Amino acid sequence: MKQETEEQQDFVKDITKMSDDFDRWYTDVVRKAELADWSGVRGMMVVRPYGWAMWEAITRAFDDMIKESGHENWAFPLLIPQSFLTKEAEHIEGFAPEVAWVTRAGASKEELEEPLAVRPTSETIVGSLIKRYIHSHRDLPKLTNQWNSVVRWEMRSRLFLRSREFWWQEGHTFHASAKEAIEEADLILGYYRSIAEDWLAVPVLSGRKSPAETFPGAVHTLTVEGLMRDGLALQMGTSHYFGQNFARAYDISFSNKDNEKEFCYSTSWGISTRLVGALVMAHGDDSGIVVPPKVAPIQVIVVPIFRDAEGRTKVEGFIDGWARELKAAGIRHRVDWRDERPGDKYAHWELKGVPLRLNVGTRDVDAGQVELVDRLSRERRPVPVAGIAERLQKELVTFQSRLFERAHEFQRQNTFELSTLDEVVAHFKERAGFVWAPWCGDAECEARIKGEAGGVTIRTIDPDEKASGQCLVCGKPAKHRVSLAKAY
RNA sequence: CGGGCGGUAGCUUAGCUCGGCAAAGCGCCUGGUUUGGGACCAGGAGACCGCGAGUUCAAAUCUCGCCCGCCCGACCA
Repeated sequence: MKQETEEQQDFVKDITKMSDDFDRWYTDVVRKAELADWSGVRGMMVVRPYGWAMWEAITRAFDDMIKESGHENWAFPLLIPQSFLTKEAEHIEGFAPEVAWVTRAGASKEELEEPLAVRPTSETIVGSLIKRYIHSHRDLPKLTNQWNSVVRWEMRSRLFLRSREFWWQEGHTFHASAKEAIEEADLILGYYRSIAEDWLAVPVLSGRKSPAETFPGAVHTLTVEGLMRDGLALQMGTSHYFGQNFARAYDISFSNKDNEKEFCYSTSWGISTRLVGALVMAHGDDSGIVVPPKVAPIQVIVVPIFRDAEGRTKVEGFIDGWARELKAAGIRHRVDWRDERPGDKYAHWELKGVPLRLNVGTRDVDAGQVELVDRLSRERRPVPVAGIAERLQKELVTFQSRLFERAHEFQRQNTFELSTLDEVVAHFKERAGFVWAPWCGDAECEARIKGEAGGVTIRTIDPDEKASGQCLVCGKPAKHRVSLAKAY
């Protein structure tokens, strides 16, 4: 292990070591791997093509999932009249501190009659507008989604994880019964778990949030929480059940089968570009990032190796012979013909986290093979070119599951079971990770955890609700088993 | 938003204390030699020293304001 670290150190230039300073490491790799940058406007980021391509892969996967279950994409306005925003008291109270306002417009910068909020989330505008389209139980459910960006005036920002503008999808659905809306929120949470685990190879804890952590205006909030390599938790997606709270505030009603007016039951849910940050922090190492094959813009990088023009022609002809097979097989690959030395290219593509690399030199041509190197083990394995596309497809599948397994093992090794607040406080002084503990359900006890354990919060309530023992704070009988962590 | 630190070439920084021709490494361009784990030689381009004001014969350097970033805190679902 130590040896490996020293070896890696030799490979790396320009990025802070993860073990030296995780935060700097993160910023370094996000910028050096060309994922994103700050823009010069406070808290606003520019997402570069390599980072955006990962987000696009996520959007395609999720869009397919929701279309399959009958959801439709809409586009609602960016600006929300103040009067729309303020109807649901709890909701506006929760978001008021981070809303940006448009108060002037036009050539003369005239003051607007009514200030317009730049959407921090769209429950209020969707609610205000959707009622036009809902009259009867036959119009339900109304399953809407939109892909957009929102603005939240954050005081402290971090690339991908917390920026003043971020890109996401926000789903808003309206149902004729509580049961159906609750099922909808559960369904989406399952999709989010799949995006995190099956696509990003990040194992997650999922479950309800405590009341203190529940979305403003929601009856309950569901979450998926991943563990980053510094031991901090990251919320990777949330799905909210609103009951009739929003429908009542925005008068979203329908005539039921008995011709009685009834308020809708609604949900909302979102995942964002934060997920790109999640995969960086969950899989990266001192050499750079590691991109899960399923979302990798480049899955296989080919590095040709030759000495002279003759060698180049030979290698090029050889690669042309099977590169089309990769394309036909849908493998996202690229041949790096840049005029650099092989070692430089190895380091470059490792920094960018490309899962598989093929080294192809003249002696490989003679042997009818390539040298396969994966980003996790760095072992070199000769692979015959006959049947190479199939072989690489299998390797990508294996890589994806190895990456998940590695993250899962990390999660296991950083998950603990404790029973008292003293233990929890002591634990988080020394290390991080997830800690399971029994909790009585009292908000006062929850606040004491946060206060005394240095910002540790309840991340999830165990969905199995297998509570036993006494509350870690007050000692009363526990109602819930909860996961605790420091979080981003 | 409070406290602390910083901003000099694409990147990382030196120079600032004590005002006096703006430097280095990496990267970039050209040519040559190279090429199986971050090459070497030679030449070259690239900076209103974050922005604005002030002090001064003279400001990267001193003073003030603003902008941007980093760390800590509050906030953040």
